[in-house]
Amino acid sequence: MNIHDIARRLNISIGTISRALNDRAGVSAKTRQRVLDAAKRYGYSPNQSGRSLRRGATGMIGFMVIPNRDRTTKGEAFFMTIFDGLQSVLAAHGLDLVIHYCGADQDPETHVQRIVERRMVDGLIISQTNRSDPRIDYLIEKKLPFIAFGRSDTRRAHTWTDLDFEGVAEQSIDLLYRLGHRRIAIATAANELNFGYLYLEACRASLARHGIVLTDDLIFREPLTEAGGYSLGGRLLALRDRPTAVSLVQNTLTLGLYQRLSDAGVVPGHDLSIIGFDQSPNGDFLRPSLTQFRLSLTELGEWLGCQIIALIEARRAGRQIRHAHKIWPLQIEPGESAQPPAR
Amino acid sequence: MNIHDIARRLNISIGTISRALNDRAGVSAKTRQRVLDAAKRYGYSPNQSGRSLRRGATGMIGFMVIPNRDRTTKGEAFFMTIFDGLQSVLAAHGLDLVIHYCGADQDPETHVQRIVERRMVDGLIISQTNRSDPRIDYLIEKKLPFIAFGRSDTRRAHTWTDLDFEGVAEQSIDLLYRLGHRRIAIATAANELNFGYLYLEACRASLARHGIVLTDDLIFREPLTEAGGYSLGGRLLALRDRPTAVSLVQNTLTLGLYQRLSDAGVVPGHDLSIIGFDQSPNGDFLRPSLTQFRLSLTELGEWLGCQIIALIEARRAGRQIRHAHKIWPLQIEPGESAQPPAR
DNA sequence: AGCAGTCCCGTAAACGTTTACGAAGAAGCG
DNA sequence: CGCTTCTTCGTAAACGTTTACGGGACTGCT
Repeated sequence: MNIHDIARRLNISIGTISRALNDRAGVSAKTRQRVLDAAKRYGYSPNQSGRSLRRGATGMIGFMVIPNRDRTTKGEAFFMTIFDGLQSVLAAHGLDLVIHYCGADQDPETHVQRIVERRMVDGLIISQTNRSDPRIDYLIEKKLPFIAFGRSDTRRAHTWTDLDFEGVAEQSIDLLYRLGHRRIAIATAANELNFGYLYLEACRASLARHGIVLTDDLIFREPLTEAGGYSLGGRLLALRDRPTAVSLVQNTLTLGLYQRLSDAGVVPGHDLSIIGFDQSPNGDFLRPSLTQFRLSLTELGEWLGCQIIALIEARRAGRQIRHAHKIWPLQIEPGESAQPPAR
Repeated sequence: MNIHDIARRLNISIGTISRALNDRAGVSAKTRQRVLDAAKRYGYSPNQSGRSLRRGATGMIGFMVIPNRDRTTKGEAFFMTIFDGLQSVLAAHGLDLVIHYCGADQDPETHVQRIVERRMVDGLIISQTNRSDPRIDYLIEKKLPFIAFGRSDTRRAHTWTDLDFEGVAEQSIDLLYRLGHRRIAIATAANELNFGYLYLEACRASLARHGIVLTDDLIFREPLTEAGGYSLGGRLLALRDRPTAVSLVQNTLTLGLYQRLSDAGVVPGHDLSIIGFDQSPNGDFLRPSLTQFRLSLTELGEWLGCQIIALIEARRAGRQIRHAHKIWPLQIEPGESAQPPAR
């Protein structure tokens, strides 16, 4: 069932059919209605390949997700909530959201190349940026409208957004310092991941402002999983000069960390203060409750949607594009896990 | 840069270019190499829309994900691990995996209609099936190769796979009975979700085999989230004739449940036995450790990939298709949360 | 009546592929 | 050398749309 079939059935030309279905001028209200009725009756809807070919646009926006080595990209609620915000904006513009899952054995760069070369999407959002991320240069080169969710060290102009890792680091360190902590451990991500680097360096800077030098023995990098948190706990406990507090770059670590401490009879907030990062359901259901940060991910998703649409519109109109950069502030939510040090 | 540009540059016809790139017969090794070199040099790769239009196939396989009301579809590791297995099989066949995220405000059925009507995928996998799921009838009607991940009450032939909810229910109940429990609560999912129904009825049957009648006051339906688990804990504690054990349909409930019990000074395994369901990272990091089930999700993903490819091949070859049905057994992993009842 | 302007609508040319068909040349054979 | 067979390649017709263009039928005006 294609446009010709409908045209034949209605004794109307295919041009008119197309105009009617696409809300274009030059077709009377009566025939438009006839076309719409017929389309519904015969279950016709335009073939996307034909339409894409002619229009030079697929109507799809990609979101590329990379699992880390440990298969847990982040708390699932994290991306899901972003998708919700993004999806609603895109749908309002007749665009579809498709998520490109980059297999664990696949190279992210070749994966993005494949997406671009096959012209599968009109716009792309990449996440989990590395400190040096060739995907960004590639996408700039190929002139595909895209947004990087996460910063990188490239100097070339592009749209990006990111969480305020520096702000979180500063608030965390300041709070811990105010509470009286002087020996503070930092649990961050692999250095090649941009946010791990940012977080660590911001912590270092904040500590320095208080006259504290962050030594390497207080820097921990574990897989961002429950198991990583468990291992982190063990390593913290094993230190001969044990820190009185630890600041986490991601909440996936918390559950394992709590349990490792519990195994050793160490109470969070009492014997060791803990500050988490992004809110996750976990934080609300740990005892003692976790001091962490809150953020509107739906809003972030909506922002992504608006920006990618703006980029595409600008491209089509041939306008010069203004690349937006937005950093999302996070608000601290005090819990019981951050207390003055014991003694 | 399209096929004509390459043809002009090489002084070769477009037909030959196409044949060379698609590994078809009728082109000499020398010219094939020239074409491949040129394609690489000029960064050419065939336009997917044109190719899809001509071939009548998009080369993409869809996986439809529905968030539940609470935005947490399942443990994220759950789907991610499935995607890994699925993706690797598809990639080996030159197919792409795209995930269709159905927004929280979108109706799953209209979403699937949109996917089908726009001919966006050659095959589709739907998950989170309802007991009565119109998507299945629709997909059968539209003759799109698809697999339902989850059973439903339709009697029409189609390929599906599911976890062995009955087996898990039986093993759980049997274990609890053997341990001495007689008053056992069941935490299941909304009845419209097929697995919630299956699990509940299998528990009921297993209990009946031991001469126990499952009464309504011991059936709990909470949102499958940490918050739901917390609420479940409260409701269990409030019962005047408190059960000695509870069996959970999904592990997302565990964290909240543990904390609610902890708040009340109730110890899992001692005052209340708990059996979880699918393994999740959580289970390994709860104290007391959770008795739960294990399953190879990568394998499940690979199975999905092989089956959907088989369906598509059969369709193309015009062969009659044999619809596979596979139920995945889960192996119990004893933890400390299931013990003989106190007294 | 003649003419300009408006409103609908049909025609046909793209968009970038793949592939059936046929032709040209080479190779093999008597 | 003539014939057949095989290999290699070019030509052109699809695939299903969208849209620029032009033409007919009206309307309104002089």
